[in-house]
Amino acid sequence: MARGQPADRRERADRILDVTADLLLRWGHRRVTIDEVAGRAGVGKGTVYLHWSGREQIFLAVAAREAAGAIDAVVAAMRADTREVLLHRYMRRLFVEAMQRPVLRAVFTRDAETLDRLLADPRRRPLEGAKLVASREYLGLLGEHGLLRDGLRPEDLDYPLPAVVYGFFASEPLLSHEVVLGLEEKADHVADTLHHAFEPPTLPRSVPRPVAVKAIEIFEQLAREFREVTYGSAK
Amino acid sequence: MARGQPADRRERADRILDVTADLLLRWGHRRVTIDEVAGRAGVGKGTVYLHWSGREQIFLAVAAREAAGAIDAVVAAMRADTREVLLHRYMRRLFVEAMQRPVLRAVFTRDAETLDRLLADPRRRPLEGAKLVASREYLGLLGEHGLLRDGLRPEDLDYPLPAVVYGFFASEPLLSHEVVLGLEEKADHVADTLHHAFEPPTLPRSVPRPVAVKAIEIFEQLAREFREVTYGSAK
DNA sequence: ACGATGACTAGATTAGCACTTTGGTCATTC
DNA sequence: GAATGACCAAAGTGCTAATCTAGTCATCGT
Repeated sequence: MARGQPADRRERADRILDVTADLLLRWGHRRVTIDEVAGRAGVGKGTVYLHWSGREQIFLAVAAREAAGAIDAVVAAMRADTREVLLHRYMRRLFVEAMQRPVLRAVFTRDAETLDRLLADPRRRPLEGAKLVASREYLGLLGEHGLLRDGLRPEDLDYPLPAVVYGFFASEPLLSHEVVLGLEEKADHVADTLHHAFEPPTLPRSVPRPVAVKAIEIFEQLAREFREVTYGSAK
Repeated sequence: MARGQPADRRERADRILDVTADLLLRWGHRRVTIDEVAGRAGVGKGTVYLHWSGREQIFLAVAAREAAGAIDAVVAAMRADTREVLLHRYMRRLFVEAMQRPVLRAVFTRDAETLDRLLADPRRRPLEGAKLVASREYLGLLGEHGLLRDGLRPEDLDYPLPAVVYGFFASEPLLSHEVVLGLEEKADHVADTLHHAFEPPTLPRSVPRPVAVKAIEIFEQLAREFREVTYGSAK
């Protein structure tokens, strides 16, 4: 049945992604078939291919949608409090937001059972560290306004920042059962560690509005890119 | 042929471990058979089982031997310069030493191709972060002598320290090809990050001999434990 | 006229089975 | 009594047939 309402398309895409995310988490990457997804989403299999060009792309879209959502939360927080653009605050919130989203969490903790291929795919990179953790523009902005330690240049963070952040994410499944910390406590450690490692000892009481606005623009652009991956029409 | 010379046993164990390490790196975990190892080491298969109780234990012994060697290097450095017991210096050296030892490197970077099972084995834990990175005694010693930041208690490092260190090790295979750093440069980042994250801004010009001696004892004990795993007789 | 569909096909995956390899043991040897 | 390698159960491998699934596209319904 053809309807073609312009906004229905987005709604349908979301329905398909909802189903995919659900099955992905319950059954794992390998057991999810397009037929099953299409059936549960109430559409024909061919319809799925009207949205994405292949199986991989669908899983990627699920992850990208969650990433966009996480960035939305980051942006909202930055709007509410300009200090949220500070490196340690940003990463703290990203950590919390990412860990609360099952698929993103699986991506970051490298849960092979549920994500398998997605982790091996080179196109996964845009999801991971690179952009999210160390966007050059964002770090440049911090540097320009004295929000990085010493004369620490943004590019000096290229290696250590993603390494440290990755450490907090990926060490999750390895945590000794003696260490039982809640998400917020872990996030505090992330913030504390990053603050001391990469920021000046004393930070300004508040971040100038224009700086925050610039940061927000950077992350909104990033969210837009993720949504393109999410809903970008098939080939 | 029975000889039973007391020291021959150790020599034979090393010969077997040498062969195992070689094959492990060249063929990967899966293709290495006990028969092949025994043959190349010039002993009967049964003899291998006089040293270790099973296949897994042999691979574990290979890794444990390298770990002991790395700790030896750490201890030697501490003897030569007491400042080497400082957290950032210790982890810097451990990073370098571990990365230079192929099997240890594979353990830390989670190279599944060559180590596979070893990584899934719960008994792998003693090899990993836990003991090497955050020995309670060592951290306690640092705390007692004001070598940890602020009023940072040793147990406060239980979570973030291994996470950060793990990050530097495990992010290795993910490094963007744009970031090309030598081992020493990476190690400098490790040291710099850990210094700022967990140590006081200004560190003493030298570490008192007795403190260094105590630290050395701790690491010598650790090396001893690794050697027990390495050469400990079969069940 | 065109978005939506599901029957269809090629290629991948799995099941079943004979055959081979290998971890681990232990009676025998030196 | 330390060292060995023939031995056995169990796991693994290769092969074929049968099944399943990603992706396509002619057809359908509106």
